[in-house]
Amino acid sequence: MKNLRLPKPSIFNFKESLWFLDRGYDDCLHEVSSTGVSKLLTFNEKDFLVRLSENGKDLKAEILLGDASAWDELEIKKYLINWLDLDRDLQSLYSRVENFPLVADLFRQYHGLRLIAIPDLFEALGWSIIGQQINLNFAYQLKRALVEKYGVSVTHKGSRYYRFPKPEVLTHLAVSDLKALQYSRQKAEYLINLAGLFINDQLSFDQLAPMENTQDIIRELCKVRGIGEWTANYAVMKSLKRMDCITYGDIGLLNAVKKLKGLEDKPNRQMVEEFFKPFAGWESYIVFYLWRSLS
DNA sequence: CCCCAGGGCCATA
DNA sequence: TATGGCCATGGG
Repeated sequence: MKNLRLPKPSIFNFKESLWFLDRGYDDCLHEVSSTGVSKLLTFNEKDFLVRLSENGKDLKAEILLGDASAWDELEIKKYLINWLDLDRDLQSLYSRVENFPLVADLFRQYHGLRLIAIPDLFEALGWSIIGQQINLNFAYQLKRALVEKYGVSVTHKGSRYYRFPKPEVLTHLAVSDLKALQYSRQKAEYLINLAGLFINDQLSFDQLAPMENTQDIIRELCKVRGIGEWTANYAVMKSLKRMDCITYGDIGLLNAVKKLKGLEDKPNRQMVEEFFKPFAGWESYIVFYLWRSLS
């Protein structure tokens, strides 16, 4: 078994990462304990089970399963840095929020929280389609059913670790297959259609990532059936790691702004735009901290 | 029984 | 362009 070392950046609290990964929801794609998180990763067709924990000034990534070459180790490190957003300089963001007391309070309260990514674009879009409209508990239930039936897994010390199903698998499903897992007809159609776009290379991370303007990417994604403004912004934030995403229409976001500002009702779109204006370029992080503030 | 959940599509006017 | 019904299910 090999250990990799990842230096902790400044303004970072690993406990906040763990908290967000384990907000009382039953996620099937990682396993959180009080000291670390385990996740199944795949590079070059090889599976690696990795456990990430703290080790003094560093983070330690233990490779519990899988024979990693030097090249694989590099990929694993890159993945983890991207996953927990460890290489972003948050100094200017933290300085900027100081001028806005309510938001500054959030950033003090959850100091060192970093945006947690869903690096794979198909997974990010799939998960956000699953989460549309329904409560989060049920959304996690739907994801688990899909992952356990159609995802790959490895077993380690009696526990199974899954990864999200590939579009190659989901594209061959019938709507009835997913309805059997309690998916609505629409969600089933959206997911199967989305998988088709990925295997036909009509949609991919590599096509979208080079695009400079985030709004162009959002516009492109919104052409896809089942992807609207919320889903597109969510996925672009979590996968492409753009920092200027606002998940308009997001019930969690609306409730968080309402709570933060002590409003009677949920804010309308204009109020949300106004709220985010001072934080241009960092909207995604503001959204993330607002989500954090919900429980 | 009602309404609402980290939405989006579609029909109607 | 704007509005309302619909989807599946669980919890309040």
